Amino acid sequence: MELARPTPKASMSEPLEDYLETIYLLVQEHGFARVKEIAKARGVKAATVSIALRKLSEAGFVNYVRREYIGLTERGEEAARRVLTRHRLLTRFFSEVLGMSPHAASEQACSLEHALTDEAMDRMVRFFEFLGTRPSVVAAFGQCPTGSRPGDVEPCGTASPDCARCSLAPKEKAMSIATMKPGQSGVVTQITATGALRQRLLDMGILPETKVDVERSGPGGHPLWIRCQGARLALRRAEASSVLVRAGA
Amino acid sequence: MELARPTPKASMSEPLEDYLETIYLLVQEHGFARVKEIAKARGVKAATVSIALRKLSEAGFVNYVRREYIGLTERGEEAARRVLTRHRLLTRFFSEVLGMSPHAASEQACSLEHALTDEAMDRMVRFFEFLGTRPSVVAAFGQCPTGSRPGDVEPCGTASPDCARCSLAPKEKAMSIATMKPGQSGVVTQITATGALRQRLLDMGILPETKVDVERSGPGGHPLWIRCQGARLALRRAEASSVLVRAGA
DNA sequence: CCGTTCTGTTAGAGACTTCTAACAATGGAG
DNA sequence: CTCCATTGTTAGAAGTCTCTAACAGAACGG
Repeated sequence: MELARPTPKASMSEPLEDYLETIYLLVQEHGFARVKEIAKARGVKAATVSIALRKLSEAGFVNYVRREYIGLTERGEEAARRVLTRHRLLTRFFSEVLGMSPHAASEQACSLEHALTDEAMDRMVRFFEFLGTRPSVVAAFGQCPTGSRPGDVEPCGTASPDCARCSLAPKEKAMSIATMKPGQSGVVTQITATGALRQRLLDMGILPETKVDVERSGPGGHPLWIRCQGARLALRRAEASSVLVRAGA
Repeated sequence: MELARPTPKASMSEPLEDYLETIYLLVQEHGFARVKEIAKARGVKAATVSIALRKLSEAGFVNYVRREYIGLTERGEEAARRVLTRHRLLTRFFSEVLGMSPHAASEQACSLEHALTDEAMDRMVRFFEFLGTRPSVVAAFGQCPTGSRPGDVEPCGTASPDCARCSLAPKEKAMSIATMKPGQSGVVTQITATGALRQRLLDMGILPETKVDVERSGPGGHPLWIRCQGARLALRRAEASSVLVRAGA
């Protein structure tokens, strides 16, 4: 597998974009921004902000007279809005679609906002437009009659077909890796494990729609050896039985 | 609006993670990795790789004897797989769900993979599991009878209810910002513009489900002033008429 | 008016990644 | 075996962002 590397782009550095974003929000909130507040909002020292402001000012993003109030230029506002819009879009994706808490969603968005390309953003917006015409989709993945959050882990037990967790409840005849024989292969459909166990399986590369081949099936407590994405992995029985598969290529 | 900043994490730097990922793939492909190949794959000079290898070796991620073949330790493999899995998951999201080309999706994934939290990844996987049980959803957003790609811009004209672009075609009675009177407000449902015009509107913060207030409606060629997300924006008529809204809070 | 306190700036340093240029080791070809 | 080409390493420098420590300017109370 070749990794496609991002083509280098001549734009602003991430920290500087963060300063613009912060200033934009402070100005919106208080009408002005001050070094101390920017520092507090970004979690850095005032000295660092001072230096950043000089750079932003030289680059024409900030109107900045030493020791006076700080404002954004036209260009600065545009750049800030650009980043902030990405922030909001990503936040909404992680909270409204995936069901993360607003705070966690915003943190996650903060880490990703600088790198979201125009195209990806365009298509995400289109996806939101689409979901707007299909409210049942988000509802199905998301709200459950019990009121628990989208993507939550435990089945809610209402057995509603509108509830993702119910419709995701393992089918009676679902096969897990644990029941596969050496030489067999399957395609992952669901990982039923939760918590650290789930995370471990995911980190190993066991994702929905990936192919797994069983190489050696240890009896009893022995580990099960599988191949997945070209890697050879050892699974314990508890892990293996939480990976559901369907027969497949 | 408060921006939630990511809590600082004590893990590896992004460039070092990239080296691990690259080495992992090279080892999988050729059975070994060499400085020159790593440098080529990452687009840096050999000298830089040499220094990175020393660090990775000291940190216990790489088995590395000067001028000998390079391999990953157990820890190194785990870390590499962790990143690579995120890469693959994000790539699939951007290509399979949003319809980007595999190459663009992989590039985008590369920029985001290091910052995806465990929780977000967990929920994205859950979302994939869910979509696996609802193939019609992705199909509806994605494949169209004409075979054009998901998220594509032009309506395909088949008027199939299974085609997102058809079902997204502006309803007869859809209202655009351009027809709103000063004082009215609405909630954005769709941006019909394409290309640079669309990108401009998005970057200004005009996203689906955001509220817009019309402040001054210029006659004829004059700009229309709106408020959106706390910002005061001027739209030309062509821009305004491509933002569809529904009456709303 | 003077001193204290708050705010912002500068200087100097460290961590990180990358580069170029020069050097060292390895491996074949003759 | 020797020479040359390839491959990898080191030294030195630049650019980024950050910090601490020391300083300067402003504001306010007494």
